[in-house]
Amino acid sequence: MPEGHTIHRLAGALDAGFGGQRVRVSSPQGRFEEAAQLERWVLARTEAAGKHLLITFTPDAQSDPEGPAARIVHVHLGLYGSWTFAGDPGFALAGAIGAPRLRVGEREEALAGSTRAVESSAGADGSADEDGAEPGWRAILPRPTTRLRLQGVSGLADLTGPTACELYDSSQRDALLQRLGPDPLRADADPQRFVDRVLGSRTTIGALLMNQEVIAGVGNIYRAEVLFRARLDPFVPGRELSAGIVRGIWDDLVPLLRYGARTGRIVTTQPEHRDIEARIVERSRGTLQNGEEHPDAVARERSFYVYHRQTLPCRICGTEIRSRDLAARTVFWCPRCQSVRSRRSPWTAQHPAGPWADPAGQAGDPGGRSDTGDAGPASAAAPAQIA
DNA sequence: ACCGTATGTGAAC
DNA sequence: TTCACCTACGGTG
Repeated sequence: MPEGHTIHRLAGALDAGFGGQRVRVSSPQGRFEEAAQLERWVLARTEAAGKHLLITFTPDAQSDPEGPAARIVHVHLGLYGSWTFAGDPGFALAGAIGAPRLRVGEREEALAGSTRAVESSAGADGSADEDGAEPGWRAILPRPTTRLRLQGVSGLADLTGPTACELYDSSQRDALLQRLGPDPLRADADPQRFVDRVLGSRTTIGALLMNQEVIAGVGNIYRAEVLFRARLDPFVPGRELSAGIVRGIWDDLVPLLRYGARTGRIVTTQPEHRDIEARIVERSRGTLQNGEEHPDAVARERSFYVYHRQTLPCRICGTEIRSRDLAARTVFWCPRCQSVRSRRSPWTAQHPAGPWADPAGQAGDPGGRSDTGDAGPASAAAPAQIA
């Protein structure tokens, strides 16, 4: 159940695992029959735009990914879609924190601990090339529901349950990018487009944040959480907000989403607002790198201020968190902290360098890519500064 | 076995 | 505003 951070993370994982490679492309389930057209094409690059994933294939390594021969697979995970990775140790998520994982998108579990990964009896299934090299991994059997399988020399990725998995041409890609609002995780994002849309709308800020034409990539968790961090009532119409408040929401989302893309999990609570135990790393499932925070360091139940915390006391004031339908989804908020009366400048305005800053060398725009690439565990090192 | 739920979207009413 | 859709999993019977 992904928001935009997951899709950027996936884009990085697919590029790391298959980028530049000739790959096997199939639809074990049969519901994406166009997969056959791409069999043994080259996965040129993967791009995330909001919650949309665009995987560009070319017939050979020399072809221009922007050229007319390129084909694009458009994937939207919807509520249920997920990718499952299997392959060499660290495959696709090499450089990620902790152990290699399965099931990016909906849930992640340790590769070694998976009991669902049925190994094929023929180890040669893992071979994607014809050079006779023995793969160091074994292909798992696809579930019957696997819509799309990508298989390279060092691993595979299975897609199940997507809302969309279809072939796009470049004009369809352009139309999609045109339709979407700015994505805080993309280098080409224009925050002013978001600010202008919000300030010009009578719709509530809580609904606007869920509208992908207003801002791309925010989902139900980030909506609730960023509004709490701004101490903003979800039901305030956009036009009643100041430009500074709206820009502050954007500026807060950037490091929050980057953190999510980098670690694979959403954490929005300030350390001082978590319970004391939360600062203790209960257990370690891998070697920490460069003193980086282990993703398990913040237990899920301490990661949010309001999401799914209805009836629980607010972490700040103790008032009972409320929930209510807004824009077809349930919004969660603290009626006291997020009342109009207590509205103030967002948290980032006071603390420009929060704990969500990327550790040095961990993330940044590797250049040449249209997305920020911070999802990419294997993305090039470049210091990413928070404005 | 069945039910409810889930970080989503878009078409139909 | 309601509904259908794509899937997996935990709880309940």
